[in-house]
Amino acid sequence: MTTPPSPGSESLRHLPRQTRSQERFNRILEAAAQVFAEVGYEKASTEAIATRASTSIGSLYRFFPDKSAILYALAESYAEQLRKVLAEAFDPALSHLPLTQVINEAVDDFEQFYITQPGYQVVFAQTRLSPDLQKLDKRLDSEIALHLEKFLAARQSTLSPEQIRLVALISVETAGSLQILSLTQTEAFRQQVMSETKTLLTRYLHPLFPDPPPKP
Amino acid sequence: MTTPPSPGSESLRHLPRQTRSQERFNRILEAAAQVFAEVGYEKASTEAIATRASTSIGSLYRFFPDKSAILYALAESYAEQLRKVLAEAFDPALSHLPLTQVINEAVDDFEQFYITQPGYQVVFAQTRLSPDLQKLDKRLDSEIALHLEKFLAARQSTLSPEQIRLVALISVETAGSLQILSLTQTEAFRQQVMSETKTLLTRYLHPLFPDPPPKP
DNA sequence: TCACAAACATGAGAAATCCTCACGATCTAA
DNA sequence: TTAGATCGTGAGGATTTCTCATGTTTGTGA
Repeated sequence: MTTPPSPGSESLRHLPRQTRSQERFNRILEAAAQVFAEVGYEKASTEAIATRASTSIGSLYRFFPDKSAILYALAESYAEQLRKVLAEAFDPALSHLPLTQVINEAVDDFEQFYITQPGYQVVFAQTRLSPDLQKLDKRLDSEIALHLEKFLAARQSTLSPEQIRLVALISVETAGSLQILSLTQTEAFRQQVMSETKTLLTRYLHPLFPDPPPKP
Repeated sequence: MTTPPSPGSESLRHLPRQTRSQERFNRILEAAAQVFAEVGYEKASTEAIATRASTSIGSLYRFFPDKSAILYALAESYAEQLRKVLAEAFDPALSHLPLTQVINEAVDDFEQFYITQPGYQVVFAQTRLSPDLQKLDKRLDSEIALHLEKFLAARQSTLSPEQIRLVALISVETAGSLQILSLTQTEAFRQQVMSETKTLLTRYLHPLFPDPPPKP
């Protein structure tokens, strides 16, 4: 949210150079996250976002070429955070731990991120809005899968690198969709689904990546 | 597509009574499916849909209270078809077959539906557009899960009915999301993902629902 | 067959929304 | 301090969703 605009981004019309407009830019992003979370992407008017950010519609369009670019910038920010969280969870240095334990903790971290970032759900619910957003989402999944891949590769396995890559991608995708499912109902339901997610992933992965023997 | 408007639908402004307007209604739905598939929901203008259906914008709004109601009506039609397909795949009369076989065939049927109905992907990509659509999607998943539930319950298992329900829902959700993943890249990738989906589901379900002994 | 009412079809235009741009304000470097 | 670059503004142009007054078509009872 308070992340400065990433230099390589193609989605911004104009990078703010003065600190004044840097702050304005951040205010717009924060306001957009709020308004999107409150009324959804479709019903969030650019006027409302600008007003919430205490600025004018013209300033908003100074930074963003169109409405969907605001969503994209938000998505980039969330993606970066989530990538960091799961890179730690799948640190290959942890590969001596039991697989179940690592899975459980990764799923918990994932869940925690979803819960603490209310805007994330809205942004990624709109994933299929534009090809750009689709690509961003796909890239995020694939990057998370890459971390899992490296973690899994650090274990002895008969699988080829390509097979490991596929298995990692499937695991990430599955965990993600079950995460979303878990948020649709009551708290009790959520806990059941998360617990079942861990079971499912363990049953899927364990036959392929047996736990290493305890250190001598 | 050629389905008559379901009598219980809340999303229609006006049910057509004369056959003339019945046909017009169907033409609008077909046109909408085409235009949505071509340019996506957002960029599909109601004007373009009406023109494609060889009618006027007024006629369109005679039937549908707003643009999203068209999407909803389409979604209802697809949901009905998909429900039917999977009800057959999980016919409890098949519960004497090996679990793997039934899973494989259900996944194949699911895939076939996705591939043969180009509009389906677009419609359900917009699932989070409105609360109504979200509910419809959730209900569909839950109904498919109910079929699977009945199928699984016909096998001996130590699980409680509630546990079976949860397991069924998780399975359906997982298969659905992996289905979508499978369609994002090449044909070879799709086949790998579908094959892995079957493996994952089998590993998850088999410990809970062992195959029945062969008939004496 | 004809007259009448109910159902239906139409498209101009109201309302809402996205986005532009000309102008004025502010900042920075020399 | 001042010239030039950067920035902020909001009226209004362009587009899209949706309404409704008006005219047309259809079914029915005499």
